[in-house]
Amino acid sequence: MDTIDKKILSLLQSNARMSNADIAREIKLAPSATLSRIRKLEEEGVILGYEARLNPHVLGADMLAFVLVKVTGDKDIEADLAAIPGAQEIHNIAGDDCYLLKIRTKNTEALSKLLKEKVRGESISTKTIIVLATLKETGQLVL
Amino acid sequence: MDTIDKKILSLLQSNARMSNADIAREIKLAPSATLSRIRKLEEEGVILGYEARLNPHVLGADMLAFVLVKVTGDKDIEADLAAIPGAQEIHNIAGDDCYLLKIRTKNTEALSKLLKEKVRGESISTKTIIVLATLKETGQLVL
DNA sequence: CTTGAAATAATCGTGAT
DNA sequence: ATCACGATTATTTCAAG
Repeated sequence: MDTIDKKILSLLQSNARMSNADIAREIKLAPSATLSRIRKLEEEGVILGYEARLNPHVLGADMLAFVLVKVTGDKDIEADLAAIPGAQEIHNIAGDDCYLLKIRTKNTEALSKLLKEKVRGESISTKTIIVLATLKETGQLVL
Repeated sequence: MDTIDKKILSLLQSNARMSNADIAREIKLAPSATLSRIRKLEEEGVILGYEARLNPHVLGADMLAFVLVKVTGDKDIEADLAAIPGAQEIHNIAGDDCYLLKIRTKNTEALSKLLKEKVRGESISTKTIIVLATLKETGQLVL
């Protein structure tokens, strides 16, 4: 993990579809050397994957909510939470509320139904934070 | 936006670096037709971009927190929040707390410093949710 | 790491459905 | 409007130094 690797990661972070040849030109290395560096970063688990970021509103997912879920200590709810359709993130958090979910659905009704069917039964309590507007949303890290 | 477009989006969502030729084979269309569909989806704003997903822990970002920020009605804090290094998401939320931030830092100390310097001065109150472990994290939508 | 070479892919007209 | 075909240029990928 040197400066050149960091530069590669930075480029792929902002445009994952950039060609290997373009990356090679940018970092001033031969395409073959560039490719083997990328392969290595993938194998080492530095690069976890490449995602196209899609517009939720064009694809019928207008609703975004964060849900705090409190569960009893002994219940293993994690697999059930992971199986919720539209759950983009599941975090185990400090404090009273055990889990924080990021969920996208079509509308409030779909969210309500999802929580009723998939979450309430498994938990002591839930607290839902409704997103009105998103100002920034990226998975990029500062390198 | 037909079934073929959805299939393209689905493929690019799970591997943004898949070659146009491979996508073409998968959807049984000529490469040229496939490429023009992708270009169109990009131009229409259905595809917002392509991101490499990196491993935060390998890159010195072990801390993940969600921060609820309450502000006075008339203060325009949005540009300042967007400029916070490590802020991956900024949402305007319903209820008392006006903003929800998703912030990655090196450790608790760096988070503390960031909140003190960049957030506290601009806000009435903040409430920080510390993430202990992440079970799932993706930007993918259900198509 | 670079070079060099072969296979493969991207991209753009053009014409057909 | 969208597709397929064909040609040209560019890229990917490997082996060897």
